[in-house]
This record gives sequence, C-alpha cells and structure tokens, in this order.
Amino acid sequence: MATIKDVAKLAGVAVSTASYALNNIKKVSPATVKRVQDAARELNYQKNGLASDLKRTKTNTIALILKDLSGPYYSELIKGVQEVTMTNGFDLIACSSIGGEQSTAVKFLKEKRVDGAIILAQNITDEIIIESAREGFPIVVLDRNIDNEHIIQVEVDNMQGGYLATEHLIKMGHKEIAYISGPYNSHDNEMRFDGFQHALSEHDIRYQSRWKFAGDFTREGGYRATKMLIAQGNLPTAVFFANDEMALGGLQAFNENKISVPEDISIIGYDDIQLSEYISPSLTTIRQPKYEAGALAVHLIFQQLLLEKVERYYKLPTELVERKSVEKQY
Amino acid sequence: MATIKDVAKLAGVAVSTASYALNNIKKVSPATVKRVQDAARELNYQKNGLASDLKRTKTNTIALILKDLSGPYYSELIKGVQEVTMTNGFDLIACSSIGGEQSTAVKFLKEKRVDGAIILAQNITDEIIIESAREGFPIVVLDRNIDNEHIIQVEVDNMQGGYLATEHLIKMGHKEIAYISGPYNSHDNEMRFDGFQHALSEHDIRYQSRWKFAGDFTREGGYRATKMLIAQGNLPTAVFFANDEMALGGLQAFNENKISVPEDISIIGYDDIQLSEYISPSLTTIRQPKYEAGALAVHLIFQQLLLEKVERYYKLPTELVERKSVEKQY
DNA sequence: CTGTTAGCGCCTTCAC
DNA sequence: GTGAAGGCGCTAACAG
Repeated sequence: MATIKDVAKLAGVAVSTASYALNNIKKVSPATVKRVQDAARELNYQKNGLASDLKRTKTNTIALILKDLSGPYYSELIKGVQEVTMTNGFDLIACSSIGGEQSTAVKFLKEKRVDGAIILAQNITDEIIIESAREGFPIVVLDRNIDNEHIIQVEVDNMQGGYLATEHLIKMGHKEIAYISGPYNSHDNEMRFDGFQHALSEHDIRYQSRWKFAGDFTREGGYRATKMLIAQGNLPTAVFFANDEMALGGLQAFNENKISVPEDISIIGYDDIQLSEYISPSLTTIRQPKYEAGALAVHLIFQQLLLEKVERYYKLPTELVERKSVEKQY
Repeated sequence: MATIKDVAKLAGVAVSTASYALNNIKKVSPATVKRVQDAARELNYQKNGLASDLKRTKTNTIALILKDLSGPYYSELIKGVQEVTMTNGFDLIACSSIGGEQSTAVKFLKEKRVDGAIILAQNITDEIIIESAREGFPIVVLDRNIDNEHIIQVEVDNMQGGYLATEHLIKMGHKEIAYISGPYNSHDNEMRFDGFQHALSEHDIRYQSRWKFAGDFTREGGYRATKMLIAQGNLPTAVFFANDEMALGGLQAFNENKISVPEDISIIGYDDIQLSEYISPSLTTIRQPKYEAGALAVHLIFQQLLLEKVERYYKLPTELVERKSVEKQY
C-alpha cells in the first residue's frame, strides 16, 4: 500500500508538502496541490487512519457501548446518538461489552481508541467505567447511577413515569390496580414501582401487596405473572405492566381466559415499543424520550470535548400515550 | 496519561523490557515482570491501542457494517458474527454506512482501521467496496452480488426458499396460490419469486399473473396488497407472502374481512421473524439460516487472515418451519 | 535476561 | 511556498 511518502516522491515534493496538500491547508500552491492529488490518485493512496490519529492524539470518533449488538436495543435512542454524532462530523462505532474485562467495549474505553463514550450496558462494572473516566475523556452513562466527577448521567425519570401511568388509571376510575414487576435487581423497575406506590398513596388508595406479581420484562414472564394473577381469583380492574413486552404476554393470558381487555380489565404498559400500536386493543403506555436521551448524551460529549462545563446529571420526563387498552371504570 | 516510558523509568528498566513484561513475552524474569506490573498499576498505565496497532500493522478487530445502527437488524445474524469473532479473540465493532462516502463505514474500510469487514448494507456502492478490497484485507458481503477477486459472497438461497414454500403449499393440496411480492428492485424478492414459479411449473400448475400482488416487505404493504387480493373477488386457496411482515399485514386484512386463516385460506411467510410464532394462527414460514450466515462470514474472514484459500461464493439453504397457518386442501 | 536502536505512517514545527 | 527533522507511543530485531 502506498504511503504518503510514495505520493510525495511521485509528485516530486516533500512529505510535509504532500500532507498539507492532502489536508487542504492553504499553504501550498494550487499547482502543487494538483500534482500531489494526481499522484495520490495514481497510487491509489489511502491514508492510514491509525497513524494520523496517533499523531493527532484524537480519533474523531465516539463509541456507543451496548451489552449485546444483537439485542433488541432501543432503536430510537441509537438513532438519536447516531444523528447527532454525524451532524457534528464525528464517527460512531458500536461495540459490545459481552466478555467483561476482555470485551471490545472495555478495550476501547481504556486504550484511547475513541474520544468519548456513551454507555448503555448494565453488565459492565462501575469500577471499569470509573477507571476509564479521566480528564479529557468524556463518558455519559444512560439509565445508570455512578457518582464520579468525570462521568455524566442521563436517565429517564422512571419514577415520574410510574406515577404517570398509575395516575392515569386512577383518573379513569380504577382503584384496584395490580402491578406486574420487572426483575428485582432492575433499577428501572424499582423506580417505576416507586412511582406506582406514590401515585396510589397520593390518591388515598392503599397498596395491596397481593397485587404485585413478579415478572422479568419478557413476554413470557408477563404471561406467567398474569396467569397467576388470574388464578388467584380476585381480579383487579386494572393492571400496570412494568413494560410493554410483559403487557403483550399478559394480553395473551387474558385472551386465553376469555377476559376482555379493556372491557373486563384495563391494562397499561411502559416503553411504547413499536408493536404497542399494532396489537388489539392498542396498548396505552408510557413513552420514554429515548431519542432525546441519545441525542442529549452525544451533545454532552461534544460539550465536554470543547471543555465546556456541563451539569453532571440529567433526568428526562416521560409522556403518557393513550390508546385503547384502558377504559373508564365506574 | 502515563506512557510505557514512565512505567519503564519507574520500574528502572528499559522501555523494551517493560513492553515485554506487559505483553507476557517469556523473555524477562518473573521478578522484573512484577516490578513492571507494579509500576504500571501505580501509574495507572494504559497502553495506547492506536500506537500499538500502528506498530504491529494489525488491529485485531473486524468491522460489521450495517446501513443503520438503529435499524431492525437480523439479530440472529449479528449474534453469529459476534460469537465467532469473540471466540477467535478478535474484537468487533459495528458501524453505519449512512452518509455514503463520508460515513464511518467507508472511513474504516479505507483507512486500515480494522483487519477485515463484513458488509450487510445495500446503500454502500459496489465501487467503494471494490476499491477497499485489497490483498490482505478480507471483505465478506452478505446477500449481495459483487464479482471481485478479493471479495467473498455469502448469501441465502432465496430461490430454493421460494421453491420450498411453494412446494409445501402444493403438497398440502393447494393449486391456486397467490404471491404477494416485495419491492421490485429487491434481489431477494426476485429470487423468491423465481422459486415460486419454478415450483409451480414443476408441478404443472400454470402461473397466473392476476395472482401476483405488489407489496414492499412492510406490514402495511402486505395489508394493502391483501385488501386488493380480496377486493378482486376470486380468492385463491393459499397465499405466499414474500416475507413475514407482510404476512402479518395480510392476516389483519383477512381478519377484517372475516376470512379465517387457515380454514378459508392458507398463508405462508418468509423469514421466520420472532413474532411468527406468537401470532394466531402461528405462521408457517421459511427460516433463513441467519446465524449460520453470520458465523460463516466471520469464519471466512479469519481463514483469509490466515492466508488460507477459500471459495469466493457460498449459498446457504433455507428450511421450512411448519406451524398453523397452512391447512390441507381437498 | 536486559537494553539499545530503529522505525510503524503521519503530522508539525522551524528554518529556508 | 517548501523541505528537513523530530516525534506521537509502542514493538521488535539485534546486541550484549
């Protein structure tokens, strides 16, 4: 492969001149520029990005770290990240944190292979993140709590979301509301549940622990939890599923037991996944500002790269999406 | 940030010794290794990956190029790529080709930032791919035709898949079969349709062009095409949807018109998307070996990296997945 | 076993 | 404008 040296030689100029010409630095005569460009084209020259980055100690790329590249990621969030990154003329690469210490993600974090990183992966330890955070290497973590001077947190206000969902049910006349939870180690789930309880108590409705069922954020889990709820005999008038996937499973369980939604029971989900709109009845749910979160995250990375001072903590509000799965209760 | 020089100095050894120690090259005494490691830890040393890669002219990472990181990608395929890459101790990064010549994907392809690439993106031109392909830089393209000495093609045998689907319908007694197509510029669609026609003619069934309807691989498109099919009056006994998404739309259209699947009409899809199993009736469809395609692609990259000779073209067979949406016709 | 030395390919002063 | 020289941080001969 041709290097810049070859180009310079062929063009009959010094390496530096070739470099200037190739990087359009207005220091070399148009005629020379052309000679250099022609030589480059002729040799099929491509600069070595690594060498260039090494010299400049700047990569112009930021990393988006996900647990699993093949996972059902929040595509809206990724879109936000992607668009803002591109708008700023930076490159974006996604890498996975599967494999822990050995993972690509950790490698990129530690070895200065990127100029900044956005982390949306629960399987990467706080320790590694903190270790990688250093002056001049901005890191934004999404939906996660790490208290460190160099790390910025962006999260969706899940407590407010849980509150919003529950309040909606209450306003629609429901007083007997079950909660199908996510896994117990999920911070998100906990916050949503807090919001749920909060809304109940503010409206003087006593929380009944027998109406909390353990799910795991999967369709299957929602199905099982709902089956248990049904088996238990005493049905509430509404169910708050901690995410849409589980609501889908729940819907199936209700269908199988000839319990109509929303006539017999109202249900509300959380996430506003794409499918929510298409199922029957369409699912009332809570929309998380995922696009905005992603866009904000990158924006913050750039601000820091420009050495601007930024807040270290951001909380984004959710929004109720009313569809057909909740009905007024008299 | 501390460099290897600092570590060497603190440990009281030469830079090279420090390098050997840090890379466990059995050339330096255990005692020295320990001294070096301690020094590294104390200084919080992290090697500069770029410098190391530059020197070795090897990055140990391969790129997976997708059109859009936020897109609904074939997660099985990505999983195949991911797992095999990891097993071989390489890193994997995903990058997008949005932005054409300016995209991250093109940059990584051209600037030797990775050791090999797998391309699953239709919006990147053949020209760019061919230009980037060079001795020692393996590229595998998925579901795409490029004839070039340095480029390897892996594709699913869509013709065989179309044949398989159609043959199944025929074996179940269907003779009047409609085809809801993908977009006309889709190579995949064309192949599936060829397989469809091929199966018909092999069983002496005349292809009727009035039973071909234009869809576009989306749910909405499948819905519209099916509505047209219904409106046309004369219903076939079975419909072959060129993909599952369209079949979903079609199912909805049939439901709305009180046409029961599979009692009144049988339908078969293509892709075996996750949802196919969950809808009612569950969808009989054609499974594409996506995981295998991804795994094979990486495998081929490694083979080439080891300078082994490999075939330049691979075609993977599909498989029929029988569920409930096709019924025997007497 | 350890240290010296010479680059990897590029960019950037700094003289001319 | 142009060119020579130095170095980014690291690795890999090659001597000792």
